[in-house]
Amino acid sequence: MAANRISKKAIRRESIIQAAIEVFSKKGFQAATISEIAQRAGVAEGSIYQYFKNKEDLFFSIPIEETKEFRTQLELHLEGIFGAFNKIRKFVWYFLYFFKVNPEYGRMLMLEMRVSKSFVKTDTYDFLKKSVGHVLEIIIEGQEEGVIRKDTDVYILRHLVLGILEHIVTHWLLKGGKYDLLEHHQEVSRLVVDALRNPACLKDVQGHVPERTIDTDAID
Amino acid sequence: MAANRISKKAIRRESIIQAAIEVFSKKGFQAATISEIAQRAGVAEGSIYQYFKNKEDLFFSIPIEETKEFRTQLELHLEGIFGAFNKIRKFVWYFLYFFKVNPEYGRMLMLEMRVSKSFVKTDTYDFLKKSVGHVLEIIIEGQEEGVIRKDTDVYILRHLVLGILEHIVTHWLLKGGKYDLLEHHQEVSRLVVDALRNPACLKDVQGHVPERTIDTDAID
DNA sequence: ATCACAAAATGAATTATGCTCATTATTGTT
DNA sequence: AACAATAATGAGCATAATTCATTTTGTGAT
Repeated sequence: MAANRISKKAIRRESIIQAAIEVFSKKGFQAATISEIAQRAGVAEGSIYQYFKNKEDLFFSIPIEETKEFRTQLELHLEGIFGAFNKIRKFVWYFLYFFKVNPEYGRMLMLEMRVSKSFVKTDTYDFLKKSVGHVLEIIIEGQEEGVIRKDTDVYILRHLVLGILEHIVTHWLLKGGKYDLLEHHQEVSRLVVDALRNPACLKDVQGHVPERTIDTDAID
Repeated sequence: MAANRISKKAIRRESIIQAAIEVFSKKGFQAATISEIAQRAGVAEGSIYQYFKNKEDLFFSIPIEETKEFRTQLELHLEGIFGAFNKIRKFVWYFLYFFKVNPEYGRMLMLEMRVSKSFVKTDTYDFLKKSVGHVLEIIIEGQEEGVIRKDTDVYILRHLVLGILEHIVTHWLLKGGKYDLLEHHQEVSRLVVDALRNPACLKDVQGHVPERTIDTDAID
């Protein structure tokens, strides 16, 4: 049967990826060797090149499954939540939760891939961007609801949300995961929501534009 | 004279670093070769190892000077500015301006070094952290002034400021510097300042806590 | 100026590792 | 069983970082 062949191939490929995850996440891209990955996977060095173009291709193939997982779980977690801000809060929580639970994946993705010019050209990156880019839709939804500010470019709002989250996760990873990543998630949510909030909402409720500057806070 | 010797060494070291900047920023860490760096610097391959422990050590030695420049210029730009928010605005502008003017440095620092576990152990990283960490002082100053919120951990506030800025710069670098990095600096400043602003300030001015939620924005 | 010594520079040799490819083994089909 | 197609193998190649024995250069004393 041809199907048998195919599934055997798939299994072998999977075992190489598993070995690669172990070795790459322990040693990093540079220090990891094909030889060690092959050994762990129980295949010859040469065999790896039957499944992957080269070392980088193997490395970049790792996140696909986990990224799919990130996306489907995220959608599940957002299911049944109404209101842009409630979704943002959940997104913040889920983002931190996901990396708390998958730190090796985080290490590879945040510290090595996200930042590589060749990774950016990858299909995986596209997929990842779409998954994480879900915030953009939430932001636009919030603008339509009228709760999220329209005076700022949506992409900048997205930079704010992803920027603070990625910075927090990166910092946590570089510190070797010493503290609880979810520790401050409520503070982070509140901060992000406050930042995105349409200042005009305050006006509407109170009937006038709130005074927002004090002495030392004039631009010139 | 021994002094003569020493300065000659320093000059040679400098010329190696200059060559390294050219080659690393053109090719990235991985693809750059010691051989090419040596050629450009006009020294033998072996000589490089008289000045630097290895390729990575050479790479990490690059940012020291430029980071010093970042720091002294930043202090100059902040000179004479009063009020935490005005300082934050200037910081936002300067951060973006610096990387707009030094994109090769940005590429190496943001995309290759910042993210390396071994770089984090470096003296250069300490120095860099202190320079950028200047925001922390500004944030604390703002809290003492009463304009910056005290309900959120200062480190999270710093994550917000550095997170959005680094995210913007990283995005810009990965897009190959196609657009003007300073384009949205005012929007970014406003957003950041609004996020940091003490919500109680609004209360003080208006005599009551502003109603900040509408139907769809309840937590439960 | 010459010599002795130390410091620095050199590049050929070593080593490590990603990757290729000719060969061998396995699987599926008739 | 014979054949063909597909997959696995690992020795060998190429590249590039690093080492080290040797040579060159600089310094101070005679």
